[in-house]
Amino acid sequence: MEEYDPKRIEEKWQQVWEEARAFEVANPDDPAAADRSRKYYVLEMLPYPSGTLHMGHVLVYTLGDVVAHFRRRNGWLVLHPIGYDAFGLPAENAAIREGGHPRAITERNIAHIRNEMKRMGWSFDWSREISTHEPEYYRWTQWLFLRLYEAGLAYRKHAPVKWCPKDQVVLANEQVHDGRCEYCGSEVEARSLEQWFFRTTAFAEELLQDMAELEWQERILAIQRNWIGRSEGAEVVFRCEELGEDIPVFTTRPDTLFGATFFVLAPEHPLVERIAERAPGGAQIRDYVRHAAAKRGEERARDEKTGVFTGFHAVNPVNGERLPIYVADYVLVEYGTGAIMAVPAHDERDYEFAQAFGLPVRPVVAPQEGEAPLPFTALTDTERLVSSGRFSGMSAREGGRAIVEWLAEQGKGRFATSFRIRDWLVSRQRYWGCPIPIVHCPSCGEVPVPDEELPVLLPEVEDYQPRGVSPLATAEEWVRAPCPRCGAEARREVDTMDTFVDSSWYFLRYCDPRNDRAPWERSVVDFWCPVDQYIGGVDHATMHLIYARFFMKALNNLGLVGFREPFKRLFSNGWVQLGGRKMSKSRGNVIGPDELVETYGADPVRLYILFIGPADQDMEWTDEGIEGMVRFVRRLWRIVHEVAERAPQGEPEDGPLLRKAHRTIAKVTDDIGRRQSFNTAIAAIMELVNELARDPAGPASRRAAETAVSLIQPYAPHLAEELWERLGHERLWAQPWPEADPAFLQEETFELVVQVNGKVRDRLRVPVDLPQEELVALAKASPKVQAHLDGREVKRAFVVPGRLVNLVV
RNA sequence: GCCGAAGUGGCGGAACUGGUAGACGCGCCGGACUCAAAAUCCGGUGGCCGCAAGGCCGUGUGGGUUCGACUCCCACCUUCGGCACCA
Repeated sequence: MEEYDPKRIEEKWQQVWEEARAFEVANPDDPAAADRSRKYYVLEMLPYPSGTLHMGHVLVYTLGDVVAHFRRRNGWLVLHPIGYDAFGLPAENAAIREGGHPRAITERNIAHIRNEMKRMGWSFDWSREISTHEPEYYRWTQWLFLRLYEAGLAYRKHAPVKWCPKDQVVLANEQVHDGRCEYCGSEVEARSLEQWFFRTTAFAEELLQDMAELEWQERILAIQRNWIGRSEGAEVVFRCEELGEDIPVFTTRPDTLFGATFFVLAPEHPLVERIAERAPGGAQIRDYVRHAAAKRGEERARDEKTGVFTGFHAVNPVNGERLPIYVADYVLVEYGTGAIMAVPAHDERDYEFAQAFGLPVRPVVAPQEGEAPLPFTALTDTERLVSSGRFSGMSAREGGRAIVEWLAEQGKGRFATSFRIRDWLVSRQRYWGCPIPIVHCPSCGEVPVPDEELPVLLPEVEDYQPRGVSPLATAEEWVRAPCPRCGAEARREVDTMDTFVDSSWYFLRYCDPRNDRAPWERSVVDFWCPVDQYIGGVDHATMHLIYARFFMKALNNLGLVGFREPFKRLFSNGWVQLGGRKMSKSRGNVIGPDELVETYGADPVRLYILFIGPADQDMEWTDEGIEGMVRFVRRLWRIVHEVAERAPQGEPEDGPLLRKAHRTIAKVTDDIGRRQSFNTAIAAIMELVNELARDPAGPASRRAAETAVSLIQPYAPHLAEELWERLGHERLWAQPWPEADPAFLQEETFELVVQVNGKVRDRLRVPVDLPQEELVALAKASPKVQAHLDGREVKRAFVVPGRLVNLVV
């Protein structure tokens, strides 16, 4: 018997699979009529082609591969594609750093990553490979942009945005974490710029509601729920007589309206400038606004309350009181209406401000009993309204509703819902992205590029250096274009799209990747989609996973797809750590698949990454661990060879080993298929191998070995294929998944646990088919039990068939 | 502060529907093979007491429900993640 040589067998089988096109899948001839009940779309988040793969990729794609193999062998038509999220800042920054074109760098990286993926033996359908930077792909990204534009879901506006001073680019809200740029970690600045947005807020309510039908881990749903941030309350109109304007405010606490003692506008509120024009203290107001604008969001939150009185007033519609209007930066322009009624008695921030400015505090909500310290913010079922006119005495909740209804009758208020989520800022002032297919005409304004002129190709430029204006602007000839509407000389939009636009629809393109007449054929996409099993990291919970959901809702409204949710089931994997910390280049604790495959082989790496622990939790990579896995693989190799040589052929005989084999089939099938417990499936196979090792030449050994090899195939496909061949068979990847025979699932005897008053006192080996009374009798007869009974009478006996007897005295 | 996830041996973890706590693996200890080492194989391995048989304790803490709780309920502590002057 030769040694286990991973390199040799892995190369051998990878070649066999490629020649056999083993994992390619054709679309049905008539997708609209095809049976969808046995199709399975398993997808892992596509990689960003930076230099090399990391262990996170190894985890994600191995997870997906196990699922893909498992489904295929269970008779499903499996779509398991791969591609590259190729546009984006890192490649562009690398081009600036090292010289060269971002395209060249990206394509070099793709070539490397493709090679690494092939060495891992993942069973992708390579015939459907795509990359988002290719004109054949981004042509359709542009086409989709135009459809959203026509539907009013893409628009341009002047708005306060987050700006990264280092990367010289605007960022989506989702890309700012703790006030820092997600790429470089610089603190972001606030700027007011004309930018392109997608109207994600149009679907805020639906994005929230439809989570009910998603089979996603609660932790991801919770993150999205927080991000969408729905609040119920009321919009109430305050009249400013000096301005002759109605100013609406949003509040979640209409029950506290009688306690309002002042009124606040955000510094960026559109009425502030008008007030400043007329107010005697206009200069001070402008001063304050300028001062607030210079502060970062974090400072605004951290600092003491500041503000300035305008001299103007707003009338409280519930009691006609004139409230002084302040401008203060603790009120945010982007949430609610950018204006608030301030109720210091029942809001901590208003209270702080009132203290600082010596404003009155008037409690209108009282606890059930006694007095509460101010500010009193509780709202349960027990608080009552006081000093609230005819609403006094009502419960605060009821009273709040009644007040809104009363205001609604007079047209001064209504029930309202507010969301935290903002429209998605999609334009970027950088080179390496999908050009926005719009032309700006001096007379026609924004004009979409006609479909037949797509793609708008990314022009060649000399210099990618970020300067705050897109490098595309320097491609003068490209920028100058005739207006598609009037023919006059016009200028192309020079910003590119956020790469998350590319990745919001890539899984649709996989279904119909070579279509050059449309982004996809709807019947084909409706056949494969939604994705049955999606796999990827938690870090995309508020970005990619929200954007893609938004896209499906928009595309469904446009009649382009027949569903509204892209990913039915989502598995969010944990982080792979080394030395107790997340692997990262800056920490220098990165190990990649290249060296590991070189040292140990792809199969042991695949096995170990899933064996470390539950794949949805963070895990710690250790060298000792992978070496243990190599030990197991070599052991399996040796034992199977011994079985192939010495074990008898023919029908296996019933016995403990055969029963163990069947129980293992049941366990592994359930672990992979239902429980998604990939680590315990491996442990179960190890148990079977341990038992087989005791008797490699027995009457059921051949069947046990075949079972172990067959079950481990999704994890270690090369090893399994090789051993399968040595057991005298072929094409394991296409063999049906083994089935557990219920007749063999039980042992003939089991260990009966005998408890006295819930404490284990004895264990007896008994036949499985004994009636309950006999089990109790046997239990009572045990000398150890007798000693513990101590002559006392057994009052009750609980029997769990096949497990235990508990005698209560 | 609000929302979510999680706390089990020396370590990673298992125990799925309330029924033997610690599967499987790492590490460690002992033995076999070897001139020796590595590799491999065999055995042991939660803590405490005991020569042993055996006993007691043990799943973050404190209570509760139950014949029986890692699992269910109540209160709390810790860690991690998300949101956060969001009205």
